[in-house]
Amino acid sequence: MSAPLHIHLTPGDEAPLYRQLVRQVVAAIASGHLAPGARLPSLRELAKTLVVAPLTVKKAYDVLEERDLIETRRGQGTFVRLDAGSSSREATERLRPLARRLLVEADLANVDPEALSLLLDRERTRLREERETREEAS
Amino acid sequence: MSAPLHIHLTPGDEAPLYRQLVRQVVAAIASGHLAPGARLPSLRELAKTLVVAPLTVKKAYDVLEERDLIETRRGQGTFVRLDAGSSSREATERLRPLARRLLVEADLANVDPEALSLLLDRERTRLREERETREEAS
DNA sequence: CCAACTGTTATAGTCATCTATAACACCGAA
DNA sequence: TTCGGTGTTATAGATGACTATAACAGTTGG
Repeated sequence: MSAPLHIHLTPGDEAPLYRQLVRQVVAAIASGHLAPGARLPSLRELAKTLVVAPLTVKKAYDVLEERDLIETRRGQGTFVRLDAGSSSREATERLRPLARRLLVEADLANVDPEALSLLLDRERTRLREERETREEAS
Repeated sequence: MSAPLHIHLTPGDEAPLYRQLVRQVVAAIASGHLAPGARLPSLRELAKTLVVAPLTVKKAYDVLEERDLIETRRGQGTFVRLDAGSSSREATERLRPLARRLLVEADLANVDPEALSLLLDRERTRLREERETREEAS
């Protein structure tokens, strides 16, 4: 068995399907919705749910494994690593370019540092609410 | 004549060339390095400098024009719009998904909200320093 | 007019992405 | 062992993104 993983993909989006999937699984892990040790849906199962080819799912899982977030066991399934998120060095490196882009776009929109801080707080709250909503649904 | 536009592209990067170019021009506009009304390098001139095809530069300029940041005049050149950055609605919309990604990655790396705030401050300072360094060089 | 600049467009080749199909290898339970 | 699940790999094809080349069209100044 495996967690239901409320994921929604948008074909034809700017980001390819497998990258959308990567981001949403990362979000699920970060939010605790996918706990360390949890089993992810199998390639074929998730592929059927999302109506994509199994290879597309595998490609996403490959990226996640490359980031040391998950671990695959042939014949058993795919699991969230127990130390997922502990290798903060790699994840922190991911933060800087994102932060830069955010700062540049904020500057362009004449958004003050304080206003940006408020926006982040608001978005943080929204993320928490979404998580709680999902937990109620389950 | 046109501003020198210190830009560096990385072929083979995850982001295609024309998008890298878009980001860096946006940064130049946001930082004031490219003032409203300023003329951007011509397609062929910038293409020659960056060692890419003129069409690649045009594609980047197309995106920037779509975002109402620049304006092209056939036979004359490409210019930063006088009201660049004033349509903050569009730019603010760009902020939210970026903020979400940052928050998710921060959460994954066990980065507190306060630590994230500090990181943003640091990066803001770094951006300012880079801008000043460029101004000295010119 | 004409020459030298500007942006624009058409064409074509390369590559990433996604899909579909199939075969293979491993694990655990009946 | 056998069966049904798991991940893995190889192949091939369609589509679209990306880039390069070249020809086209407007603008300016001599």
